[in-house]
Amino acid sequence: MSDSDGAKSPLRITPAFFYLLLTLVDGERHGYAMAQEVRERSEGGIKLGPGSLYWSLGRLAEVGLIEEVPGGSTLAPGEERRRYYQLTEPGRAVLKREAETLSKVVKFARAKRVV
Amino acid sequence: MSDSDGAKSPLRITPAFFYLLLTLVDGERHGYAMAQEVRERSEGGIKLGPGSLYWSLGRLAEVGLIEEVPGGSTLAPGEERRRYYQLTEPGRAVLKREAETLSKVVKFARAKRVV
DNA sequence: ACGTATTAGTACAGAAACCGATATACTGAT
DNA sequence: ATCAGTATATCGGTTTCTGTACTAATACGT
Repeated sequence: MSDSDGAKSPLRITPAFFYLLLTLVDGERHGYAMAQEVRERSEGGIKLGPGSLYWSLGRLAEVGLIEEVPGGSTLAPGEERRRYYQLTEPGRAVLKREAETLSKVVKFARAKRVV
Repeated sequence: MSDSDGAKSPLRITPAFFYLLLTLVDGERHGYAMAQEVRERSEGGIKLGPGSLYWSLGRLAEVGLIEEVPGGSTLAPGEERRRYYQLTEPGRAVLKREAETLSKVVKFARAKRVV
């Protein structure tokens, strides 16, 4: 019947989205740093320009998979323009489920000698 | 040296495209069957209605990642309206590259202990 | 002090991707 | 003969995503 997990997410989880979510499992981060980590960990495979990056963050926040961490006034002088994000519970759940699906897909791809 | 895999493609490999290509690793298949397999393999994450399905197939064929298998006249009476597709060499290369990207992201996910 | 690079984010236009509705036609079951 | 499922196709509109340009502050060398 209805969704077993609360997150109503008609959101196509592209590799870019997935990587972005993954950068938040260790804790909060700001957008620019997330993009850098994605670039490093994907070994150049995924490059997020500002357009894609901030639109993606907005979208992820909109569907409730991530949320902005409040506390702009407590930041050091040089950091107040940064916007920090963290995973929500639904975000963590979606991440886990998607990781499992992708894991199976990769396994399948290996079995078929695609990779 | 130009592209090693000829495909001149301003084509974003979305999850839908990837799953469609993946259904062809075993050999040829027709559109409707591909859509069903995509639905199963993505565990419901991706549902292709006719609009998305046939537009996607057209697009993939257009950029040369798949091609229609000729032989309409040799099909059994009930099957002649089906259109079969198979991977091209560039298509296989793209599939491989994309599978490698996914493989990396799964590896990253394991490193972060989400799966 | 000055110019440049890096950091960090915003705004926007336009292309690509996607979806639902609608249509056609054949097959098999009731 | 009617209905559900298979199979393909097109059209219109919406959403998604990317690139480019822009602002602005800090860091660094000279």
